[in-house]
Amino acid sequence: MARKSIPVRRSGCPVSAALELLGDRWSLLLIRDMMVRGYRTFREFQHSGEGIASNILTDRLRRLEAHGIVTVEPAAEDGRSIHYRLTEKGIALAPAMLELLIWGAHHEETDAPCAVIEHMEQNRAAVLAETYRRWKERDPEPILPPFQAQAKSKAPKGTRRR
Amino acid sequence: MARKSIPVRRSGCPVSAALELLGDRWSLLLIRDMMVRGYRTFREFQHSGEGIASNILTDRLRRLEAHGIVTVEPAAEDGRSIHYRLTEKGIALAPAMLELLIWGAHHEETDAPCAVIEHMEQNRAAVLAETYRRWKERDPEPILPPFQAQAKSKAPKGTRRR
DNA sequence: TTATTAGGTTGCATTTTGCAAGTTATCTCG
DNA sequence: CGAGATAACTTGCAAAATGCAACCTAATAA
Repeated sequence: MARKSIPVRRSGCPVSAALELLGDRWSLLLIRDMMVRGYRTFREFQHSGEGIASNILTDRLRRLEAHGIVTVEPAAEDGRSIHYRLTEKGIALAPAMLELLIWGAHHEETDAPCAVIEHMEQNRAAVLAETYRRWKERDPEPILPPFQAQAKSKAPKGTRRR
Repeated sequence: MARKSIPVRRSGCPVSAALELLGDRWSLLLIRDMMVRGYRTFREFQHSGEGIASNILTDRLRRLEAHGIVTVEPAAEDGRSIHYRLTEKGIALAPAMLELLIWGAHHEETDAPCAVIEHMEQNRAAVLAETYRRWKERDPEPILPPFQAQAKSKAPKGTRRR
């Protein structure tokens, strides 16, 4: 399951390069969790609504770490826990994330309230500045709540207790 | 290989919704080809540098069509050929694509010239307007050339003639 | 009319994902 | 202090997605 070495680059295109790191169903979701929800622990990611399996979660966190998008440090207050945090490179994905969010809200059916989306569209710079500020100050306050979804999401997969 | 039906939505989050359509290694690359390079045919996608297999290409084009991101029409000038084209929903991904491109250029090693990237960063609106104009007028002139890559790319996979 | 080209399909091997259960090292509470 | 909980994994196995090479059909070109 572990990622071996650096796979070959497919082309010199920046979009292609970005997709080699982020082009799967989970990576950007984890980045979203850290960026807009202030999540930091394995547990939080696991329960964040879409139901990622724990082995995949481990793999993705390692991979993001290997690519310098995430850093890992033991939690000060609990020796069992580990804090994952975006690096500068990771938080720099905020503009792309914001555009993706706006696109999704416009073109797919989601639980995002129109008013919220509209506000973000009209205040892109301010939203990004606030996102960056929270990252910098390690302020875990979510930019956005998890849009309803939480309520009707199924239990997370990949770890059932006996 | 064919996509059966609409899979269940994982959550009400717009980012999640977007990633359900685009969260794989190829879809956004095809969209890039159509959006910034003006590619329209199966062949062009197949030779676009990253080496997608023909069965996967078929699958992804169908999938994008099923999600209303791409339309399909027979080419007027050649009965064998088919033109794939972004829909309004598809071209609306331009801002996200641009941000991803800028991020990739800054944070990964690519063949994109700094000057070009810098220009795009400082003229986002103009670049987007031009992208949209070309789409609307069906102007196939590429916004950006394929950044070197073409030269050293391997031959496409998945179709070898006897 | 024969060869070539566009856009596929098919079969099979490899890789990646998903699922459930097990493991280890901390905590927390009585 | 000892008996659970908890956090973060790991493991084994099955299922799905991907990659590869070859083959196919319709339309065009020489």
